[in-house]
Amino acid sequence: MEIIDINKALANQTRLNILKWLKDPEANFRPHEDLGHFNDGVCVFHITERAGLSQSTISTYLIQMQKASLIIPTRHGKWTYYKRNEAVIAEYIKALNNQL
Amino acid sequence: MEIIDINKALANQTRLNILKWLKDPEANFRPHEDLGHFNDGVCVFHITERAGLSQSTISTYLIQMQKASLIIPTRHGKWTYYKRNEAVIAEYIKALNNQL
DNA sequence: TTCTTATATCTAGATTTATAGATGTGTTCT
DNA sequence: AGAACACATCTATAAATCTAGATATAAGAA
Repeated sequence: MEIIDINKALANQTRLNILKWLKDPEANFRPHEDLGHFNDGVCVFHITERAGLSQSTISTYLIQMQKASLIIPTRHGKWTYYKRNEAVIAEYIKALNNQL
Repeated sequence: MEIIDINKALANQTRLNILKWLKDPEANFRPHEDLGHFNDGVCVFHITERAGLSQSTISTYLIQMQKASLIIPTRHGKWTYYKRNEAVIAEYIKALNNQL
């Protein structure tokens, strides 16, 4: 876990929002039509829709967040779902508690 | 307290180090010749020395961290001392615990 | 007052980030 | 196979950040 990479990822309002939204998909996104659940997170299309930025920007953001280990992608056919990496997020907060 | 501003301030290894160093000035800096204590933190010169970057860069960093409310400056004659703003740092960690 | 010292601010070039349009890749549908 | 779809990647531009040298400011020293 690279604290600096995580801090960079969270130094942007949209990316911070995405991480928060993914905490409660039911409250923040409309249901997935094909899948009917959020077990693997939320698909890029819905996140793009919610954030109000272009598809390429959101895709870039999500990949950056994934490289920082904050989220985990799962491919289902033509959709990619992203969910929170709770273990790393907890580790990150713990590290801040100890080191900061 | 602006979380994004704090995250930006902490998205740089040197600035993160400075905040950590200020947690234990005795361990991380040589004594202040004139003052003999670290009650108001550490002077810019010593921080510059420790960080190994230019004076103007460190001054800029410190002011950025101060604008994010992470540190507090105190002027004593021609020296400026910076100390941690423990209240804001605690508030920040608490906010991450609750919101992240 | 002049010189030195500590820090802040200004200026500038190199690098990184923000953001979107265009294009590529893999998947599904017909 | 061909069209449509979801997403990733490429390209490009504007804005922000990194960093240092030069300069300004303010305080102490001579």
